[in-house]
Amino acid sequence: MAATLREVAERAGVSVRTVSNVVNDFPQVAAETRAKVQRALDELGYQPNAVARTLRNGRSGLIALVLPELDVPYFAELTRAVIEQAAVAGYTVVVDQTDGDPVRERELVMRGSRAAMFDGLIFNPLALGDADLRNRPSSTPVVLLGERVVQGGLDHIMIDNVGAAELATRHLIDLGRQRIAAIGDQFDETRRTGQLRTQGYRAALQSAGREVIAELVRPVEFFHRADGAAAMAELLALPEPPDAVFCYNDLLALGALRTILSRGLRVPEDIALVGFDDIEDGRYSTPSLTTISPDKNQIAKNAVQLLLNRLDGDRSDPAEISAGYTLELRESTTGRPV
Amino acid sequence: MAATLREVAERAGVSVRTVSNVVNDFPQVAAETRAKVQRALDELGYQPNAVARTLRNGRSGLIALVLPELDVPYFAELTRAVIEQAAVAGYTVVVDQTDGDPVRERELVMRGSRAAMFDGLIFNPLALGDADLRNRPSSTPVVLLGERVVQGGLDHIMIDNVGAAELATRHLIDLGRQRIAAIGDQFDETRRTGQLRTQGYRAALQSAGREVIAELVRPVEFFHRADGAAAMAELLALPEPPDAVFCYNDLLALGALRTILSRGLRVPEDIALVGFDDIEDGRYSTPSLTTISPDKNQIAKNAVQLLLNRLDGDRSDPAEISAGYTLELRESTTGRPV
DNA sequence: AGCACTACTTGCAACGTTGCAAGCTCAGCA
DNA sequence: TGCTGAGCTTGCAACGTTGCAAGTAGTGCT
Repeated sequence: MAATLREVAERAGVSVRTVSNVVNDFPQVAAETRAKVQRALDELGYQPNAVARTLRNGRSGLIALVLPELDVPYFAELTRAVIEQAAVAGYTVVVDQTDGDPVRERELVMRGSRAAMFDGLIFNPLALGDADLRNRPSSTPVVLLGERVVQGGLDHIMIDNVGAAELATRHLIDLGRQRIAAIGDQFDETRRTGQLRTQGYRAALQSAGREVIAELVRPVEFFHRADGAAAMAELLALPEPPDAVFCYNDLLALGALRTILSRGLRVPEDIALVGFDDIEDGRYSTPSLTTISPDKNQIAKNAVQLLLNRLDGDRSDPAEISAGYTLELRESTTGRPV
Repeated sequence: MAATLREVAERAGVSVRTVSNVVNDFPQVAAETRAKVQRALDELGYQPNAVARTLRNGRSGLIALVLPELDVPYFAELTRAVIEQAAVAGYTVVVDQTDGDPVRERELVMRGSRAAMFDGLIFNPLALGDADLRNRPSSTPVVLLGERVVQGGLDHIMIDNVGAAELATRHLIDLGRQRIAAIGDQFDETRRTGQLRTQGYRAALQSAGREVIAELVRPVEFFHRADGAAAMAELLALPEPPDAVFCYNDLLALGALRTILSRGLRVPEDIALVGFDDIEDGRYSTPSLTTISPDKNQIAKNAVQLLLNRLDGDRSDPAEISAGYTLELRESTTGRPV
């Protein structure tokens, strides 16, 4: 097993170089020689050694997608889009999950040790920030996703969180809701998403002449269903519960929905809900979830394109791309179809 | 950037070998030399070249997890478990998505081209079967997951699909349901999961003295929410709709649930539902989903352990491990807590 | 017959790393 | 002074591949 060029060459009675020429389909090989070598290749079940090729050629054909959590549907769906885009260009994508652990992020992205097996990285950081990324010793090109980093000197794709959150909140205002809550605020400096969406939430309320009521803005540790369910329970325990909630992602909204329904309340009649991410779960929940839908395909396409440009030697200034989004109206705010 | 040992050696005025000794913390280096070299390392921002190391050492420290679909929550959750297990042993896991495409599966698993970058593979095949896998030319160890392959001559971890499906169906029988349907049957030879679960479904009905009604066993193309929703619509359109449905995975069940609720029917009062996989979505749906819960941690642990054994040179006969499962009772069959 | 040219094949070196064994320097001791 | 050995450093070779340039043989032309 794991025959090498040399072993094949010995068996076929030709030089290593000639075997390589056959393997790589070089035209300058006599038909007879080619047949002889091919037979030896088949007999030994030769498979080229990818590591040696990579060392020699400087290209592995592998791109790593480094994400916080794969079991968060948004990331799983984004992954699909990235894989499709990269396949078009002949690249294989492998995914790595960091859990936002700074140690793992650093190991994968900063130290060449593991990262250098890949031609490039698409990285959604949670722990690492501007400072870390600026003095990255490795020269493997990186494209950043998400809002964690503001000024990293690297290509960067994000969405306008403030604007999107404002749009979601304004939708609830337009529905005539009076006490609009928010679930997903975050204080930790490594979690900027929550802060930005709170900004948008406040902006929408203020520009509608509404007051921002502190107790209606609930912080969470993670953007998971359990956090949404817990935060919603707190909101329902208030003397004056909300009649609408903007959840900073769909998982929070699905958790909140579960809590609301389990109390016998109705959505949207008693409480309207808006989520963020447009994951598939939200289209099949009952009621289905009104949500901000980021253009995942655009994000993936841009990320892969920027990375490929860098691999082709593009030395231009880092790009900063803001991907599009729309508000998808569904039953959790519009009510069930009759 | 991307300084090499040689460049560091020149700068420090020592040999390449000495720099390597410093980098690898060999004891036999004079303190003064070490300091000098360290300075050069820092100044040049040296990072070891992982590809060259792998070529030299024959180990990359990377394991590939090759799965059909990452945006199927079961796989995403399994991935988390595998990553955790592998991390214990110092291995990094990268995930690759095949979509069950035979070309991609072959490229990743059969041809060494891409696979050989990894020390081992954990592979859940859809397209490749026994015949393909038996004459795999690559010598990278592989552990198989799932039911696609029966006799591949490779380590293999599965669950007892027939028994689990029987348990799920019997639960519905025990609830006194009269017309128990099944969603998820499959005919394609590459999709054995559906066939096995149908076997279990039939076995349960027969051992309870029930007839198997053909029109109540609905086939699907994929195990996705949309397929479940469509199949449920067909069932509801029957002259005598079912009063219980065993869905072959939770996504199908969630799709079916959506259809049922959208018709104004109640779960479980009108129709009881059982799923399979125990994904997080099913715990937060309303009603929450009774489901077969495969022991994902056991699957992951065994898979990683078997693979590591092979990497350590274990040459024993391929293992065939059946992972455990339980039936998780939730609201979709037991009703809401009052 | 001699030469040029085509058609094919080959050896060398290098990608960046590390195991091995040999090398050097110097202190300590007889 | 010469020898031993400890302490440290080094050169060589190899992992498996491919670019480069040079090599060989054979054909056709003059």
